Amino acid sequence: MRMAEKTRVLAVVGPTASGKTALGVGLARLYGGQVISADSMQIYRGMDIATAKPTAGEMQGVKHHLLDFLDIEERYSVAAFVSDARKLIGEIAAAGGRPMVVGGTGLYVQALLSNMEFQPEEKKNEVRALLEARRTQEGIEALYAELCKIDPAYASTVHVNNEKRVLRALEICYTTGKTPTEYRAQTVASPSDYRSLILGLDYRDRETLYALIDRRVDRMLEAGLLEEARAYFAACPSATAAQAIGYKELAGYFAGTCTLEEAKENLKRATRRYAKRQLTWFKRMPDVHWIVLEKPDAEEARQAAVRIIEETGFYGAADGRQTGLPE
RNA sequence: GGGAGAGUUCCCGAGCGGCCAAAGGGGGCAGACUGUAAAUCUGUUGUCGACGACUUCGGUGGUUCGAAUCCACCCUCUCCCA
Repeated sequence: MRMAEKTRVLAVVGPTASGKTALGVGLARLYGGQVISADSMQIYRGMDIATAKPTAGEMQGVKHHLLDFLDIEERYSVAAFVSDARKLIGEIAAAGGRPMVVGGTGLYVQALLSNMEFQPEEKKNEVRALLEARRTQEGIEALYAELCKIDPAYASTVHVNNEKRVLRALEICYTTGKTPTEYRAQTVASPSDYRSLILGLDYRDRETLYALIDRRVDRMLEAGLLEEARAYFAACPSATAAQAIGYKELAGYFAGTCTLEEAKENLKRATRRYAKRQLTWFKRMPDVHWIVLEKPDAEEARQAAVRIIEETGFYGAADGRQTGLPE
């Protein structure tokens, strides 16, 4: 008998608007999968249009998880995601299903698949509040200097101007008693419980992707993005939700400082830049099998994915395709 | 018709004789990324056979050892008076 097999986790990554949702659904239907969304914004209720959250129609009956389950006021984090996703993967696999992680939040996917373990952090809120107060009083340079003393190796990888990173590094020191270097070594200490196959979706020419993004934004506006944005601003977005692309870019229009056309262009630009950052992330992520399309074509993408799955024997030789077919 | 002012590198915009391929911002491109990651940050951005060379600051011609910066004329635009 073989040793206990690692759970197989298929992942679909790629920049926004590249067609991840359709590919994920297509593969889930084919192989009997359930989708675990790895998207830091689609988790929120009420943020449907801006986040291009899959609709019931788009899901085609495939079960989706970690979508639409948090209020805008609530916060979320990688640690929470990894914990939630691990639980789901276990449940789905135990029930004989195939967990498929689909999403564009690179950090989430990587943390999950590389089996990062996040340590409990005591008094995190107090420490954070204190650090932020000190940032205002003493300036970021002083805090950075402090970090340099505590953990010069880690400090050398963080730029002074990157306040978030500097603060977080010190936060690690004061909540865990470990240096960031020690802390990080610990998070990836154990090998992953999963055997994963990562599919990356991209287009030969960047222009093609950008055109898709532009079109998507136009459709968002047509679908009522402005109304959704009003409701969003009326709520009290958490620090996490406040980062979403799709609302803040429209703020100028609501404030009357720019035209709707300008706001729309602003939104398109922000989305294009986001897509670039995603691409940068996924490109340096190891072991990604890239599916590079000439133009948007869900069928072609699916076939390419199937080819990769079969060639790698990820789901075993022949049984794969039968298991998941709906009756 | 008369008067005042402006034309700068992809855009806006500094520069007002050498330290200017030209500040700063925007945009573009590339990169980083372990608890807010759709965030945050960094680098780069005239051309080339590139620690040097070459071509740029509306056009042409001058002054000068040397000009984006000074002079002349021309072109375009803005504003004011008719």
